[in-house]
Amino acid sequence: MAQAIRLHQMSPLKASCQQCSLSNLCLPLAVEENDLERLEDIVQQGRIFNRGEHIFDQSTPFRSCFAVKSGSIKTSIITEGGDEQVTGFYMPGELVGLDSMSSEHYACTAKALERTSVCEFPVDKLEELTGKLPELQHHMYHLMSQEIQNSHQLAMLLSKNTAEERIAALLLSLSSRFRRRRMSPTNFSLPMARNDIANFLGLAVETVSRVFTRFQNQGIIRAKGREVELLDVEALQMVTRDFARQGCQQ
Amino acid sequence: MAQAIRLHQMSPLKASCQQCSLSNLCLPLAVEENDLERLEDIVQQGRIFNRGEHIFDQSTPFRSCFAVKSGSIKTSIITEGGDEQVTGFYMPGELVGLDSMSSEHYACTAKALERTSVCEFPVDKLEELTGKLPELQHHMYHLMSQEIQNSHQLAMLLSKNTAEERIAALLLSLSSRFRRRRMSPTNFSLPMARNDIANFLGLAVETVSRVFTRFQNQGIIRAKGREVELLDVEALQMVTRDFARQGCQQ
DNA sequence: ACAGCAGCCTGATATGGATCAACCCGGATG
DNA sequence: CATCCGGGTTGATCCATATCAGGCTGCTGT
Repeated sequence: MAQAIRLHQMSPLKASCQQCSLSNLCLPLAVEENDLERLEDIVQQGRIFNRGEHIFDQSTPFRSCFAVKSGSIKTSIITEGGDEQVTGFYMPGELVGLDSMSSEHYACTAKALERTSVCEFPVDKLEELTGKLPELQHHMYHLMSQEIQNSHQLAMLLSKNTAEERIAALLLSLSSRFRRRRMSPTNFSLPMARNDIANFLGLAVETVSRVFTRFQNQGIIRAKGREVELLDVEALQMVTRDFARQGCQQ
Repeated sequence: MAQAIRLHQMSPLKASCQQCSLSNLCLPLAVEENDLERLEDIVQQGRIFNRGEHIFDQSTPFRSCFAVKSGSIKTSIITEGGDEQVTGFYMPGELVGLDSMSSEHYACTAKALERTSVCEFPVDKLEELTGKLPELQHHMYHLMSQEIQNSHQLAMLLSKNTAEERIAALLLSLSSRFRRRRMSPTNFSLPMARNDIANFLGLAVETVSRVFTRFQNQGIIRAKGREVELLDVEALQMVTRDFARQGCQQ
């Protein structure tokens, strides 16, 4: 019976959050073993996007949030003038679309940076479910709040920090997100182009390039194209903190 | 009976959201007439803070969100180094603390910019209630999402716009928030010091000062200390949009 | 009435990063 | 195999805004 229901309302791509290696990062994190099935019932799993394809853009009516399953996504706001501001990069286990929950249409454009698969959470069903599962509701608040904090952090970086500090901060953020996924935190390949980094951090591409080579010359990193190796994490942390130090040091 | 319960669990400051002039901006917006009472039951109303007093800071354990009832609040993140980054200004009807819902302690410090009264929403009770009132839950998601968007907007302003554009945008934002409260959108007094504006917009105080006088010389505004009059709103809008124009114009 | 001080304004100078211009590399394309 | 093209790097120059320095105004407390 339950079988039959699922079959007719869902695509053949029935989700199995239980077996997903990311369940400890993603929404399932919040729910009890026996409630997991209810989450699975509303999730549509396994849509694949090729590099450069849009998951949604600012003209798409807002219906769903998306969890990255593999690959990576860049979100950006495109102004009327065609100007772009990259607002975030999303890696496996992270949830995209939370900024749109107050709008008819998505508040940003989401683009796959590489071949990427996502799980789709229709918000009407999600809201219904969070109404029933307090843990899940709590987790949603948690995630959204986190998103606000991230964005404040970005604003801070943009308004107070030098080019070097911004890039160091980005590298460290990526590093810790790779670690979370049990991948090497010192040896990874950037999913995004220099251009996107520049845009995200409010810099010119040329500046990003220069800082990369400067860091390389100082022996802090090794970088060849998108391949990056963090040779001296401590030094990177110093860079990001130095600006904070000056304030109180004397 | 209901009376008795309320009496023992609440301070004498029983909220009356029904009579609040801000109920059409604040959380009550979301709930039905007959559910309003349940919201009132959890709200603690009428705490007053004098200019400069902290509503909370980053060492305060996170318990509650606060709605501004009168006055205004500035939130900022203070780094270990003592550096401050102003993350927002909150006026009557707006909710403070959403960025902290993922933390043990508040993610920022909230300070009254003038004599300010707030309504307090303990989050444990609030979450419980939103679990029962889908409309209220939806409204919470809405508010948090809005907060993310605002912050992205700020990031955009900080990374792409000139000093003039940033200040024009702030003035317009304040203007529309005064209008929402049915106050003059062209003739108001800034609740915050130049210093806070500068910090918020990632500028030096001197630059803010200069832009104010420049705008004044161009006949766009009239400003004397914190008293501001917007003489030419169109012109201000032009300033904020100009940068977007260039992108597509040719 | 006075000193002290915070907030604000103005001018002169310095600078980090944008901008402009050129070149290089590697992979796709015919 | 030659060509092309997007992405990345490097160098030279310029500019918006920070920074430094000084002065003004209007409180606040004595």
